[in-house]
Amino acid sequence: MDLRHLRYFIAVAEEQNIGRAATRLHISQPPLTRQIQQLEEELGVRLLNRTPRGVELTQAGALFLDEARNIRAVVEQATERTQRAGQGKLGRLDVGIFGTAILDAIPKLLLAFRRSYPEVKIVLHTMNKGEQIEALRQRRITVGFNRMLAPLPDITTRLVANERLLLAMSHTSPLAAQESVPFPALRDHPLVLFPTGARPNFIDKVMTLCHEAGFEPLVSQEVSDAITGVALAAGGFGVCLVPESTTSLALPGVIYKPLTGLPDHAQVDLSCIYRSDDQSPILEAFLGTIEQMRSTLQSGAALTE
Amino acid sequence: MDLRHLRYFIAVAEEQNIGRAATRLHISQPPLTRQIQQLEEELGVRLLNRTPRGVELTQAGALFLDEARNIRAVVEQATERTQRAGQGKLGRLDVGIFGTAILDAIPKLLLAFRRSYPEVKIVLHTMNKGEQIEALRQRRITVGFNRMLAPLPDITTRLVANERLLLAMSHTSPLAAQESVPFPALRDHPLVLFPTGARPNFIDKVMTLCHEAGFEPLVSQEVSDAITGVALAAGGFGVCLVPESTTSLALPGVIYKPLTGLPDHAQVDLSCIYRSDDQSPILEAFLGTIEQMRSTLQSGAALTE
DNA sequence: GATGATCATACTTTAAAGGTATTAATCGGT
DNA sequence: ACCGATTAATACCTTTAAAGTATGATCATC
Repeated sequence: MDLRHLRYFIAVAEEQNIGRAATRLHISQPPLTRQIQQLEEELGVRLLNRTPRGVELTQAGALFLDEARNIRAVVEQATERTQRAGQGKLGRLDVGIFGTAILDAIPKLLLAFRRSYPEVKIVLHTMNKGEQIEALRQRRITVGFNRMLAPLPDITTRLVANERLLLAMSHTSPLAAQESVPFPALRDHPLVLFPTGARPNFIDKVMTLCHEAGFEPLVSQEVSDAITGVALAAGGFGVCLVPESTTSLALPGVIYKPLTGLPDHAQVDLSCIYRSDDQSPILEAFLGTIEQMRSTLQSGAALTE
Repeated sequence: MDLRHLRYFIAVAEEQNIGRAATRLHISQPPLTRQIQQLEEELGVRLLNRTPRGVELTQAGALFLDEARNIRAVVEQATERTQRAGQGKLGRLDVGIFGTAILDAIPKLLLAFRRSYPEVKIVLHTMNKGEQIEALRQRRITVGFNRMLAPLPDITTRLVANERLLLAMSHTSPLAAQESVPFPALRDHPLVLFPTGARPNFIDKVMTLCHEAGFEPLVSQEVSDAITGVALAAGGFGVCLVPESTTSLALPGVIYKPLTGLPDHAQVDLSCIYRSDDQSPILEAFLGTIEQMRSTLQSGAALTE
């Protein structure tokens, strides 16, 4: 049996007349007669009673007509859904994010994407840099978000946002009186550094900046993540360099100050990563959304709302 | 798109390999490749990613696989239901019955049919003889039940049961003392006759029997149906000839007596009628059930349970 | 870099759907 | 009661499309 048989049978049943149905189907009458006979033979069921002025459905034929219309509808819906999936409008997007950096830019981006593609289910997975790479390769996620990524041949990196560095400290810190802090002034202050994850990491970056400014930092403590770092800074362990978006973390007793005298490359990136050979339309759609959000997500803008 | 495309796609998706799927489908690999390409082209959607060691589903492909399996199941179910309908096992049987004669034999028959064909919905329509003929011609019913039918060219009649005649009377009637009543004795007793419907009817039959026995009956009253006739007999209007199954009507004060001295053709028939050109499998099935019940439904047996 | 596996392409064969002409059956109208 | 119109069925031919065979292109693995 074939969808053609169903289409033909529906026409015949609706016209109650094989000749008219043939006209409607843009074929001639004899092949239609044969197709219907074939259908009946294959089912082993008499679907039509032939009369001198047309045909009429048997009881089985009437039931089959219902079934045929239902099948037609199911097929149409399947086609339509598949096409939407093929256009990236329907499906699922697994996103790898890392704990504390998922502030500001990423929610904005995901919200914009969800507005444009409401039928794509976004599934978030919290994982660190190495886990994201691994998950991308195993197709467990389609995109990841991270900072300071070393280039890899099979993973494409795309900058989403750049953020300035700020200094987090306790409100009792001697630096708290100033409106802004010149970077070289940090030479005399113990630093809380994070994260202690896979290299290259933010600690490496801070160390490099200090060396470029001509001093060896006083390392008070190295911790695993931003929350811990800011918490220790608030507790007076030292000052802590953080990306601007971290200011969303309003821990009690902590204040943030801008830094002066930093080079341009002192900004810290937030990047999106995905498999270089991934051609899925949902990824295309997501990258398109990033492109549209480009200006909104760049440095500074991240704090405007 | 074609059911073949779906079958092929399911095989390819399950094997993750076009060559193996082709083997499973008993075709060679190139036409399978082409059919899949055709399917993708028609949908406008990439369903598979080709790799050097086979194929893997895209997200749209995975969705389409689900849809395809669903369509396959729907088609299978439609086929199966249609076939059952074609065998008379699924569907509906509209039956015309007439009020008071629907005693004993017809319920037994319908119960037996329902046991054999539980998925056929039996719909009962109460209508008299003329209405049944009309309804048969208009296909509003498939079978009717009635008595004393004149033969018609487009309607086939089939005897279902024969019943003896009994005499209904008040327990105060002078005939009530006897164990049985010789038919000619009715010459001296007023008769209640029924029904006053389309000819030929039961009244005609009783008149004929009386004439054959050599007397003109004393007609006390003609009424429209058996219940009324038996009720009048119970009230002393006279005696009333009834088919044996009417004894199911146990009205207060009424007693039934057998008759002697009646010819064989004095039995009254219960017949099933249907359109002579009706070939519906459900009708076939119903007639088959009547055939099986033949012995059970014949005269006498109607009162044994 | 050779080998084996896999999908894609080119070309031929085969099967099946579609077309034309005609027949058979039935109904309505004269 | 016959004739024409209408309808489905059949016979035969044409065209389309699916399946087969042979071969090429690509990539992973040893």
